Amino acid sequence: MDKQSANKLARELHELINTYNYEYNVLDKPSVPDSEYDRLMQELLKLEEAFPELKTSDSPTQRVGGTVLAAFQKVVHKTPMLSLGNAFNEADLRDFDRRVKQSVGDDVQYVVELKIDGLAVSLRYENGLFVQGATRGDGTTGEDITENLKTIRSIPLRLKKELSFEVRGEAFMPKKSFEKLNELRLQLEEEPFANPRNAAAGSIRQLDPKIAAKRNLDIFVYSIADLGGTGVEKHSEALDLLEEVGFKTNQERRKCETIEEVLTIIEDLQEKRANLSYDIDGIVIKVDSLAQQEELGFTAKSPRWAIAYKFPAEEVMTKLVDIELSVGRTGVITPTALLEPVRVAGTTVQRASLHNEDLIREKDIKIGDTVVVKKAGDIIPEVVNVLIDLRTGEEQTFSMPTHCPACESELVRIEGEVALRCINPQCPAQIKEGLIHFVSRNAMNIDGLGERVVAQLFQEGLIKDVADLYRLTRDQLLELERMGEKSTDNLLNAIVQSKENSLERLLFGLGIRHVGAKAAKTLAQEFETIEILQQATKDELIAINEIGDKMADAVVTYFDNPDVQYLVNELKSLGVNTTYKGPKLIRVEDSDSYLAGKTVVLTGKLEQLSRNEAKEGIEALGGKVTGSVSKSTDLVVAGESAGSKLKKAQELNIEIWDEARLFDELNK
DNA sequence: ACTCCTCGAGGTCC
DNA sequence: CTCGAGGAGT
Repeated sequence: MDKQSANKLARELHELINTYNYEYNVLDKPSVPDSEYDRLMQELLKLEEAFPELKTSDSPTQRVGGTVLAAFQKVVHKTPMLSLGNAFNEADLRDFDRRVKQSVGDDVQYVVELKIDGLAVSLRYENGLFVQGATRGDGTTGEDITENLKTIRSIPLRLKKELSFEVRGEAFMPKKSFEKLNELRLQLEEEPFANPRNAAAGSIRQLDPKIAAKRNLDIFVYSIADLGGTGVEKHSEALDLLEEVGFKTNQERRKCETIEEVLTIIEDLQEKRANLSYDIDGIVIKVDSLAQQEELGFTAKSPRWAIAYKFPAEEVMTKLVDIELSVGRTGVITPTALLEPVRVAGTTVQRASLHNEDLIREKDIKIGDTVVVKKAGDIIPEVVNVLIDLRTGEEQTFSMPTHCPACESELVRIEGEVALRCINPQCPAQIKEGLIHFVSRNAMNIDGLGERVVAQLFQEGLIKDVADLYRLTRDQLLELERMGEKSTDNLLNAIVQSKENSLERLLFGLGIRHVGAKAAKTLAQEFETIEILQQATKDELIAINEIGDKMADAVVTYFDNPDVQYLVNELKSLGVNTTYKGPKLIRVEDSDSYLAGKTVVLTGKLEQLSRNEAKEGIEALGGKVTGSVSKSTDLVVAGESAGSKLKKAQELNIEIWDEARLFDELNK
């Protein structure tokens, strides 16, 4: 066969296979028997073997799973993948409806969809070709799982239109596949998966796509992240378009005119739940009009134009066997219920935090009680209440100890606080937890130094404070259990690397009260070196945005402690970096822009810039962007068809720019 | 009053 | 990863 005819044959095979594949996996209506599909696939494989240049990225043969990866690459999402706010009852949904109408008026349509219980993924297409797929990750950055996603048959490798966009969907494992997989795993004497979601999560994070290919995952695509030039004006139209170009969308979706209608539909769908071939964990309600969506905008973590109605969590009875106490790194004593293991919502539960003494009293929990347990958000175990009628009289009242279970010093309950605390700074439990915190991912991020190893090092007396970490020798580590040459060298390397961390990681790692990752960053940006921060007075600290009285006190007290001063010096002499290395804080006085220190409001539709770009640009020049016009607003940037905000700005006599003027200022 | 942040927690997977 | 309690900030 010559090249030309091979090429032609390959294209014909692509088309046939893709059609059959689409019919089978997306439409669920196969028109040919499986054997015919397999035959064509074999033919194509042979052909590609003979002419390797025919193995293009959109060839159906690419779905069997390609190269094994060493690790997943990070992918930064162009538009962040946010999670949705939750509604647990009718009242929450009515509140949502009220908020929406308050903002955009009474003329609102909703789209109601199933909330599939799987993993959110993002799929990028360029000119109709599937180029990259990623997990949600933390919403901003996910992992590149393109190869694994290609093995999902209902993801089109090539669209019916040459679109370039990013779509979002939920990858999941159908109930049937899940059952089959677990049967197989039992036969192979492997541990079965706890539930379809975990099985799907495990499969999608397989480094070897061949394993993922065997897991029979599926996907429902539910939105377009960047509409680009698609010309779509409604969420429902976006879904139709997705369907039109070859995606699998969920058919259980309805448009609603009123919240009453939404409520009825939710009831209907709830009844259908058991009969579905996949798990759902709720129902999503979205405002249909994209213009209204934009008007509603976002809160810090979720869109204001959508909400997830969560089904009531499954509740199960079990026995509370005992209450365990733990000492946290801040000295807080936390009681935890030890339960007789029970299955709840697909997993086994045997512990549940009881948070504090007040909660134990309030729920009247006694040791030996029969209790009702659920998983909040289907994830976190929680004791709901006690079944008092089932008491035998043998139950024992629990009271919090007066002394620390770890160091025996007297516990205190600070006025106005709920928590019981151990205030002994030498308390070994606190020190150990502090060390674990120091090496953790968001702090100094020392790879290979997990909780277990830290505990061991602490136990052996090899580390007494965080500075000791930097004094560890190779020989010391080699003597530990389960530490070979390789892991020892990796660990030493990680420890050395951590010396280079920017100041905010160190500050966070030190564990100053009330100073978490966010405040640590603010402090690091503001003061730039630990020396300057150590000298800072309470007033200087309070002057900083987002640092208040309590935090200022905590910082001053912390650095006043001679032990801390000694520790900081030790760290410095061991070569640990104590300066801020991140992007420079834009000081109002350092920016010569007109926008420096100005409070700016954006309104109307911007053409050249996205809202985010405009915001970032203004902030980079030392300005602040807020949402609504008030007398503290300095400047309003009005785009196309600006409405009430522009009017208000005119009334208040506030300076108004058009987009072009802003654009010039940003590009100066 | 409201929203954001800190802190602690449990279970499962790689 | 996700949740919930409670504290802190505005």
